[in-house]
Amino acid sequence: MTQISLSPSPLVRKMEGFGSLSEVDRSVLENLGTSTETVPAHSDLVREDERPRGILLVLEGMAFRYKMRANGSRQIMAYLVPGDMGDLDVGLLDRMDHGIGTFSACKVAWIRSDALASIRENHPEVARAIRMSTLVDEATLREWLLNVGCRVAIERLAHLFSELLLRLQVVGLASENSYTLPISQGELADTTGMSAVHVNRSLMELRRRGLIQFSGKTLSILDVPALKALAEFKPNYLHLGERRAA
Amino acid sequence: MTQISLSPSPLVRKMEGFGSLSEVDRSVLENLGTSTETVPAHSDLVREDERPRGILLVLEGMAFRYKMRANGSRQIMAYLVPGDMGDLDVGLLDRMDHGIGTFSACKVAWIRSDALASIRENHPEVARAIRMSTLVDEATLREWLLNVGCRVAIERLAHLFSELLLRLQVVGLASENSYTLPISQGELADTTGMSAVHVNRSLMELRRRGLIQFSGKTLSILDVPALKALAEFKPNYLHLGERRAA
DNA sequence: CGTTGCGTTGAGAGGCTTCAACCTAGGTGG
DNA sequence: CCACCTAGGTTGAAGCCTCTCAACGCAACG
Repeated sequence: MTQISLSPSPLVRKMEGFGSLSEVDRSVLENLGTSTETVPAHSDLVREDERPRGILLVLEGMAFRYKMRANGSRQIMAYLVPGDMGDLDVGLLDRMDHGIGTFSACKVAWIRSDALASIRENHPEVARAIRMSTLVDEATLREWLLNVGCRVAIERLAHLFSELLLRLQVVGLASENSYTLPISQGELADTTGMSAVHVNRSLMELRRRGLIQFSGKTLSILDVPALKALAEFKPNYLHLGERRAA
Repeated sequence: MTQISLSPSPLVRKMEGFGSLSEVDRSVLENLGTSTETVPAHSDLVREDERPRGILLVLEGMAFRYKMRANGSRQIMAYLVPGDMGDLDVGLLDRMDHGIGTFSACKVAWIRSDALASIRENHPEVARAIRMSTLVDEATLREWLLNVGCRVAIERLAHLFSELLLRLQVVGLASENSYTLPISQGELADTTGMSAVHVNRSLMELRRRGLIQFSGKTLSILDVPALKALAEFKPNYLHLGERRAA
């Protein structure tokens, strides 16, 4: 029995940006998130050095990939928002080389690799969209490296906020200029390669300039064009709405 | 006519680390690099915003992925050494979101996507190894993000040098403790997110500590364990010699 | 009502950057 | 064959961005 919801799930919304899907395609995607699991905030979905257990799909909440150093410092290397998946081929690996943790409580599904194999065979358009989203994940990682390597503190935050605005809009979780960001300043620090104190000061500078408002867990961008300009945000790497001619 | 060389190519050496290949498998890989092209140093193999032209395979020389900022600063996001390939599914994209340039003169091949499709069908073990090497590329990118986000200058360089030692040893291009590194200090700066001046000072500090010798284009690591310790180098993300039980 | 996590603020220190000059080596042209 | 030229390496000095340490306030929670 295929499940068809009236409002499409984040996964479907995202994948539809990467190709035109049939009704069947959409229901295939909806059913990937059938057997779910709910995980509290600030817990580990996957630990480093563990054996991979399947392909993660985030349905609700916000999670992140990370790595720890021996001295206790942490680098967050990706945000996983609803509709985002882990690596398709992660089963090929013996051990995880990084962990995945939750910012907020998350509803997730573990996709079995035979389910994916069946998609590859029977639903090529879905498989194509999934491969494309993997490319985007990698491109995002490259952009994050540029962010930490080339931009100063205030620009890093501006870029992160601009990227999340777009990504969350795609899956229907952001309004025109605001979204829920269940993340502490310390976590922003581990994301952007700076100290928590300096994140605080940079956030205040963004507020002082009238660019954002960030109280509680809601981020409102008061001047979207200005924030994007400050970040020098060029969204091409997200490859939104691209449908290759060939 | 399949070509079988006595000493395996870097590509074969690398892929053999990811699974046991048959004689046929090896010759399939060797033949991927059949129609080659030679490109001078300091030129572009691929430019940002260009349409992708195929899957790049580096046979000789050293290349890099990069992105530019409007102010002229550059972030290098990956090194491509012999045996490294570009993204398999890059053909799905409309436009490149980054460029690829050469450090030194390079011999490269452009793999057509139908050649890969044929591999996927007829040589599953090869396809598996290639997918695994893609996973490693992504893991390396994550490690680079940690490098720039968490480590201080001298550690960043130590980590980069340690990683390259291992990667070049795998493809038979490094001795136990040295290899050819055709890279200027300015390029190291764009790699590690620091200024060229500070790269210079950090290199001198590494020399002063008796850890490296870097004259001309040859890098010699005088104390490999010490350099790895300084970098806190944990090579698990390269997934060398892993062969998944299943 | 104490505890705890998180945001805020101050002060001092240090890593890194920028600007600038100088040097060396390798390549080019006269 | 040598003068010139250019790219890259080296060095000094000044300053700023960011870090660390530390204290304090506040709200949520048991």
